[in-house]
Amino acid sequence: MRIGELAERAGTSARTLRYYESQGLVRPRRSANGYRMYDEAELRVVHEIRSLLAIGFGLDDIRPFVACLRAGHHSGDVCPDSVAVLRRKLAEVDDYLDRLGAVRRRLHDQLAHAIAQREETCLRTRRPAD
Amino acid sequence: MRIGELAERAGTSARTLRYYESQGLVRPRRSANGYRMYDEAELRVVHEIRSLLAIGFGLDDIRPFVACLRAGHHSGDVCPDSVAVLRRKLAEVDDYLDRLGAVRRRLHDQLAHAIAQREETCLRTRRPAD
DNA sequence: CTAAACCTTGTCGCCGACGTCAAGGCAACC
DNA sequence: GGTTGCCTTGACGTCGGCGACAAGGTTTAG
Repeated sequence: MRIGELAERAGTSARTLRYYESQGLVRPRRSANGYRMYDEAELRVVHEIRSLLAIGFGLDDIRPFVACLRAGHHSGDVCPDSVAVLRRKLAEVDDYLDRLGAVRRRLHDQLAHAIAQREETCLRTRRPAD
Repeated sequence: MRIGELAERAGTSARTLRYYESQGLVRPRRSANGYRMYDEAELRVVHEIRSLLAIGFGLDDIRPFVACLRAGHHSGDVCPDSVAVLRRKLAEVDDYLDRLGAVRRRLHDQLAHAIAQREETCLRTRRPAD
């Protein structure tokens, strides 16, 4: 299939597919007139890329998964390099969850404090000489 | 004080302070020779900015807090606009925590699956005709 | 006098995953 | 043969919070 069809079937754009190619992630054949030609396997590769991008991976992190698929494995995550990336990403996510949790607590406290202050000000305003 | 001293006291750079000024967050007076002159109140403003940036706010989100401080409040978060931003950010963080938690579960499952697959492959390799 | 250490404005660079033209070639249909 | 719609490469724009550099003015110390 040509780039337009692949883009539509993968739910993305032709520009995006050319970008993936420039990053070495997708490798289409070329037809006689220079058009990029993709097979079904490339569709699966693009799906893998999109799926991993969606959960916060960068293209560099995704490279091992694509290589794993291209090596003939039915899943992109069974190869050692992919597993290593998964472990690292899990650790990163855990770390980020911790920090985001701390941010949440701080936001919550700050909000509670601000509202308490506003109520106090309101009381003083309503009874200035209480 | 001049920009260099403020930068050092606020733990940042002169470039950063000029950038905040270009975004309308800091407003120094100018001395006769054109140098930016800051007072203590501006140091507190910069501290507020840095503190909020550190927990993931953008400069646009921070603007109401600075305005609140500049309006004479002892804390930047007691004004209605600031409270509104705090509420919105808390909601955003909660949302992000949810999605990140989902990502974590997915990563965890994917990792468990990949390892299970590898062990299975390993067993088949050690006992090809079992 | 000069060097050092400040300051000024202006401009370009960075990161990452693309969007968005521009200018042209190729294919198919009426 | 003209129009439409696909495709090609190339290059610049986006977002945010600055870093880094250039080319110059100011002030202070020796």
